[in-house]
Amino acid sequence: MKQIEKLILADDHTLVREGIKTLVQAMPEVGKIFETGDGLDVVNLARQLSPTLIVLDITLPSLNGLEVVERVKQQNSDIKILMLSMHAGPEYVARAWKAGADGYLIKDSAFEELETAIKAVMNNVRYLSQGIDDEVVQRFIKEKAGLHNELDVLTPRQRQILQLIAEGSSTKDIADKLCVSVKTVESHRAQLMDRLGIHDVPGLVRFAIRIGLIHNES
Amino acid sequence: MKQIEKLILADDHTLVREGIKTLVQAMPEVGKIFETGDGLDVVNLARQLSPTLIVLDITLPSLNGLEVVERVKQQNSDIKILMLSMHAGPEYVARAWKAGADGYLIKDSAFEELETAIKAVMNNVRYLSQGIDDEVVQRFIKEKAGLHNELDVLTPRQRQILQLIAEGSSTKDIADKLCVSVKTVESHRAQLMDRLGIHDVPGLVRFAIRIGLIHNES
DNA sequence: TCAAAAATCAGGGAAACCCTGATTTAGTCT
DNA sequence: AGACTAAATCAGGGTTTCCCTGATTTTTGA
Repeated sequence: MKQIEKLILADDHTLVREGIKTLVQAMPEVGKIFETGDGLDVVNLARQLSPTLIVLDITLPSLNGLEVVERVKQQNSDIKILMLSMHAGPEYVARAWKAGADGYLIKDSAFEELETAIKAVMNNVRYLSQGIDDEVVQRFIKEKAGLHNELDVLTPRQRQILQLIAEGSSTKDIADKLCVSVKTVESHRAQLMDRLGIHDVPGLVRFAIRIGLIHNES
Repeated sequence: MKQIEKLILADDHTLVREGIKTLVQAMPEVGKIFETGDGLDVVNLARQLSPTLIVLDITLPSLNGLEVVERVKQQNSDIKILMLSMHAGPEYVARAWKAGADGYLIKDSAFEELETAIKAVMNNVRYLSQGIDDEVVQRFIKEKAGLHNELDVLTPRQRQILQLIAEGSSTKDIADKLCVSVKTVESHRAQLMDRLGIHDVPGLVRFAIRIGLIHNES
């Protein structure tokens, strides 16, 4: 495989970063490793060093990982970028994809997968972490092209029903409220779950809170 | 230093866990390392192995790290426990302290600090991560000694089942995981819903997020 | 205008939900 | 020690939701 002369490793948790560093160091292809826990630093380092590959956590201080990707790729699109994230949801994957990432790996993965992902990315093959439904993501990307709200994958009706579910309404309540049959509501629910790649009600609630569809005072 | 014959390493993200594992392996005092990403597994492993030390992430599926500490310490208080967390807030530290943890380390720390923390804990010295104001924590513990957490209306079992529900486990999944009948789980759910005055699953999820039983950050 | 997407609905089996119970164990109070 | 209380376990049985595979009508976009 192509040699990775310079690699930037970015993760805001030092301990986690050092851990992954030792894992990566075990790969013979990898040369120098530069590390940081700050988003802006990554952009600056990338400009100065022109690294071969960047392994990048999504959650970063100063500048979000997704924005880091955009800037780095704009400066030098030859730099390969492998995203690292805790989240497997299509909304995150799609955003990373759209920002220009070459690979997306969830932190649940094993070291072997990290190795595989790096090799894939270095060979110009986009890598998607195991356990992520590619079709859902693709549809997400397609429908969302140019849009900023993750809710835009849903139809207005689906959005409305998602909100009612998350607010605690039962299927029957929703049916009554919208003056449609229970079956219709069930159909919408199944449909929107599919599109979001979330297949349980608690997951829907967490999603709705995360994107601000419903509120959760604390 | 005393030899650490058996060490259990618990973190829900495999990649992070493997990374920290290689770091810990570099310490000559450390012998066998067992790892898992599930809270209940830690409790079971601890009972069967009687490890010298457990390095434990707070955020764990199935059973919260804090409750893991309580159970493990109850079974065998000789087992040292070093908590690992992303949060430096006194509320987290105080809860860990109260649960019986021997050390508290934030993931921002460097490897040297992990080493220092492990050594301190093994010498019966409580270790607190750098950057945490011990006085604030002490005052927190003192003032909130009664810790009128809203969770206190629930029994441990109910708390655990609430967490599993909020994480998205179905009733059957929970029953299997806890080795009880579906009916028992239903009974607990009804009971805890009654006590919280929340009568739908979405409401439980919102509650769990609000009080920090589960996490939902982006 | 024509095809795709959205919105509506059905049947049927499995699972979850919700009520009213019961039993066993463990801790508390007097 | 006996009585009381809380916790954890489970059952029966009726209602509702869940999930699958469908279908029809309306709307919309190219």
